[in-house]
This record gives sequence, C-alpha cells and structure tokens, in this order.
Amino acid sequence: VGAAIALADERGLDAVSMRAVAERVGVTPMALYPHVGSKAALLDGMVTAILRDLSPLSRAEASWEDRLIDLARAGRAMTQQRPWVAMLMFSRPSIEPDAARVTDAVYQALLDAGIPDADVPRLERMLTTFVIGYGASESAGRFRTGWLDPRGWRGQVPGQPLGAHARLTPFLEKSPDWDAEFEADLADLRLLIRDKIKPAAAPPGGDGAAPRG
Amino acid sequence: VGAAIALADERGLDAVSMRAVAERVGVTPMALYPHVGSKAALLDGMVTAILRDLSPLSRAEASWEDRLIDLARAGRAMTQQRPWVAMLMFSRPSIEPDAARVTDAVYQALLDAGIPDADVPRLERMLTTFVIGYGASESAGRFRTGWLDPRGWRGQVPGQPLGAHARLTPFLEKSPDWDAEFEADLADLRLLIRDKIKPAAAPPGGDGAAPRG
DNA sequence: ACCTGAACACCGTTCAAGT
DNA sequence: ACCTGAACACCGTTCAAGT
Repeated sequence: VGAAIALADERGLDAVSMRAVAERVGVTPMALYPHVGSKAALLDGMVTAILRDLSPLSRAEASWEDRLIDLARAGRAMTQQRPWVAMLMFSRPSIEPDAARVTDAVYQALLDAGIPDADVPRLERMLTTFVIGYGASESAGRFRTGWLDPRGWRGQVPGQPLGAHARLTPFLEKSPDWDAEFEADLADLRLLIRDKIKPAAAPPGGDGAAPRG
Repeated sequence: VGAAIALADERGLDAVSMRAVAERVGVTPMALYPHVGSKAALLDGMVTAILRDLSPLSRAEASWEDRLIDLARAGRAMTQQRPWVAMLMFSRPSIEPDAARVTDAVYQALLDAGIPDADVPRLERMLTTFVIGYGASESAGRFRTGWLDPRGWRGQVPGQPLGAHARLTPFLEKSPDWDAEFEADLADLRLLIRDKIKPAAAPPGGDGAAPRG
C-alpha cells in the first residue's frame, strides 16, 4: 500500500498497476494477491492509509466551529497534496475504522454546535460531499478553464443567448483564487449550520454560542 | 458517442473501450480516431451529449427557487439514470456551449434571486459541486453501507472511543432515504442562498421575495 | 506459507497500407 | 477522405508449479 501511494504521488494514479507496485516492492505481480486481494482492495487501502494520517484531529478543545473548519481545510489540503485521492474517495465506502475516526470528529463538532442528533449524520454527509467534491473538481479538472475567455459566450448557442454569462462577464474573465473561494464556501456553510442549531434547549455541554448576529 | 453512451448504460463505463465502441458501430477500432480523437475526447463527448439533453430548462417563467430546485433535481435524476456520468463530470471541464447552457440557467436563477453579481459564479460552483458530489457518492459507492451495522463502532479503535458514533447509533442503524436526504439538503441550500440575497437594493427585475421568516 | 512463470483475455494508440 | 491490419507496450487476474 505504501508503494502504491508513493507511485501515485510520483507518477499519478494511472501509474498504479499491480505490475508497477510489484516491481517497486521487488516481487512478482502475483505475489501481491495474497496480501491485498485485488487492485480494488489496494486502492481501498490507499485511501484508508491517507485518512488514517489526516492531521488536525489534535485540537479537541477548540470550539466546534474551529474544529469543523480545520477538518474541512485538512480535507482540502489532503486533496491538494495528493490530487489522486479525491476521486478515489467517491468510490470507496468509508467503513474502515480510520475513516470513522474522521467522521466521528465531524459528528462531535456538529453535536457540540447544538445540531439535533437526527440531523447530524445528514449534515456530515453534506459537508464531506462538498469538501471531497471541491477537491475532485480542482484535481480532476472540472474547475480548470471554462470560465476563462468568455468573450465568445454571448450568442454562441443559436437558440440560447446565455444572457447571464454576458452580464457576469466581468467576473468570469479571470480564474478565481481557489483558496479564497473555498474559504468563502466554508463561511457560508458555517452560517448554514448555525441556522440549524436547536432553537433554545441547551445541550449537555453547551457553551453558549450566540444564536445569530 | 451515441454508441458509447448506450454501451455505458448497458454494461457500465468500464465496458466503454475503443474496441467495443468500434464493434458496436460496425467498424475497426482505428476508424474511430479521425472522428473522436482519443478515448478522453470520447468521454468528453459523452458528458456533453448528456448535458445537452438535460430536461428541465423549459419553465423559464417559474420563480428562481423553483428553477434552482428543478435544475438540482434534474442533475440528480441524470446521475441516477446514468450512474456512470457523475464521476465523469469531475474530470471534464464544462467549457462546451451545452454545459454553459445549464450553467447559464443556474446563473440566471441566482441573479433573479438577488444575489450580488460577484457572488453568483462561486455559488453556482458550490451548488453544482454538491449536486455532482451527491450523485457521485450515490453511484460510485461512497454512500453504500458504512452506516449500517454500527454496533461494533464503540471502542473499536483503541485510542479513540468514537463517542459521537455511540451517541448517534439510533440514527445510524438503517441506511437513510436518499431521496429525502437530497431534498433536505436542497432545502438547507435554499436557505443559504436566501441569506445571501442583497440586503435592500432592489435588482432591475426584482419581484420582492420575503427577506426571512 | 509464500512466491514464480506462463498464459488468457483484454487495453489505447501508432504507423504503414490500402481503396 | 476514410478505413484496415498488424503491431507495440501495456493491463488485471487465473492457474499450475515450485520451495
């Protein structure tokens, strides 16, 4: 699994073949099978290993907002450092205990925020879907170009004038600062979560966050 | 491209090989290259074709909220009908005019909502990232299992008791209704957008949406 | 218990020929 | 202008042998 990760880091996910991993380990391709089972299981093991090393789970005493933002930033840092990992996360169910550790930290932050228990799992999925989706859009190419050079948009499609593109041209001419955009999205999601906080009933360990500005 | 889509529908994306597409078209694999360029371009063409046929762009006179929700539902319907399309959308930049048509509809709805022009492109990316990410999570497997059978979570990882999982066990025992979850997420995102509406300055065509409760 | 070698049924793509 | 055939350099995986 370590060799596969090193290979993906150095030459991309496409370079991760059973043959290449075996060669790096110094063994015949078939010798891997008793150990990893299949290529799909190897890819599973790669995301599990990455998730196990996700860093920012230290600051357990920080506010729920800081913890949540830190987790989101750590997720994006991970997808920036290893561009191959985001897409992989969509295809692998997060059942392994190491993935559950991260999930648990998100759950805990949402519970500490005062979100009703019944809403916590859904919001965790919504937030992680966004973070992984953002990382995948960046690393797999969805966010590349497309907003550059919009001079041709107006009237390019016969029956559809694309009026909104025309109006927004000033904001579509240069590609955004993706770091700033991610932070702005996080700020919006933080507001969304604040709005879902249980009306008045104080949770067991509630530390009195202001209900709104 | 049509043959490739049919193949993906019938036997999955992995069955879409140049050789298989060529056979379905009744031609030698190499005969495809002058027409589609490469396999990557073929996959591009597949998502472009799907996007071109995205349905609900008809109701141009509906409220911005209805239009936005309809677009999101159409996106998910697309990823449900063709489970292979969501992952593909992350790897293909949406530069083609047909993709821009959908993007323009989202822009227009956000503009009609009264979102400041400068925020519209970012919010469009946030919403589409979520919709595609949700579809990818469903179809690629991230949402499969993992929340079933959580009886073993408590204390499964030595140094980490996974306390939040333990507390949320009642809500983790059965897999959610994914349709209802998607709708709940959309409702939350609708609220998020409402909160971002330009404070008081009425936009050119503003039709007076209630600012909050 | 762990590894090897040969083989099977595939890939995307290049390149020189054909018509 | 459009298609074909053969070939190159790969894939994941099975299976019978080896030690």
